Amino acid sequence: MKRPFVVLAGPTAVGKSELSIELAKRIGGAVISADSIQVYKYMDIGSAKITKEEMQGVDHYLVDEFLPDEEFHVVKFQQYAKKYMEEIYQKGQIPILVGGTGFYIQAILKDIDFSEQESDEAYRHEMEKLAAEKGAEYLHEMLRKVDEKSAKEIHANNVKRVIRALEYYHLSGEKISEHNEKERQKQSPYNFAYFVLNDDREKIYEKIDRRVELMLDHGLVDEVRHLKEMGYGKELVSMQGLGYKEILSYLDGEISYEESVYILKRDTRHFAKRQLTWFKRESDVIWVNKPDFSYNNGEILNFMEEILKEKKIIKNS
RNA sequence: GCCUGGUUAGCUCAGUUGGUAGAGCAGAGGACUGAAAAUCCUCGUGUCUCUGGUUCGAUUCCGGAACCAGGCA
Repeated sequence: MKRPFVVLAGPTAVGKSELSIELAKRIGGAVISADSIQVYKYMDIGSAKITKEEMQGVDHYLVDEFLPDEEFHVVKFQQYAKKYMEEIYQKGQIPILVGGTGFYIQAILKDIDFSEQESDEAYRHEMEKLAAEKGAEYLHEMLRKVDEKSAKEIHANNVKRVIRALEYYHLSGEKISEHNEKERQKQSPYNFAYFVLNDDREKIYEKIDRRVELMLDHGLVDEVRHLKEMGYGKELVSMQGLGYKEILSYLDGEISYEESVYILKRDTRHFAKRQLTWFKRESDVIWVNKPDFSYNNGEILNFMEEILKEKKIIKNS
């Protein structure tokens, strides 16, 4: 019997956190955050991290757990999330994966296999240097020689991904395209429901603009300044997060305050769009459009509960 | 009131030696398997302000009007 598992995803600022608390309380769940920035300590305002009070006693995992300069990525996310899921099952609760990082969600849902090899920092740096010196095409050509399928699928300009494909081959002697092919066919080991909360595009964009203003009112600039004073700079993955890299550019005098705010809003909108593109592509997604429920969370929860019962993820009582 | 410059895509602007036009941004769509809030790809028809004239043909040249800047009174 597959174990029960709930996913609540959606673009930034639709209202996932709020809904997740009510859902968790209704079904006896605990929340695991699928968010690549909320995992970091000291990054509260910019990541729109849920507060202790807002949690209302619902257990949360992978929120506020790592330092901004600690390494964090899908693989680590997967390891931790799986560990926490065990704990949650032990307590007799249902894990609810909540967040907007589709890649992280997929890693758990499909239990993608990342474990085969370590990463090789030195090789990666070497490739980055090569790309900088000889150009993206050169690297892409290298990839074509060892893994033609990947070369076809990955655009030459997408250096990051070209390097990863090369690295994979370098480490394992196998083609990443073949590995991906295999993983893609996997079935989920869970009895799951994958909800994607959505709203009219216009509404989402308005909410994003408003939320950025709110973050600024709540002291985003001070938060970033503080991080900077602690020695966390833009070379960190964590500081590439929305709200951090833009304000950092402002603090470093590269752009004006107005510019940084404009860029932050704009890039957050772009981000929301990318998230939606990801979810659209995922199979087995249950779309929950807020306008269809007149923006009433109670109705949304009833709907979700119905589905969870149908799928026998929760008991029919 | 006079002089000068401007009026072209949602915005900022380029351009057409007269044959109805194109960039950046915005916006839209897509990809994504160890940086994913990252990274990358694709998509441009709009009364060329209005109105007379010249012309086979005007957004482009000429006249007039309106509006917006700046300057002089």
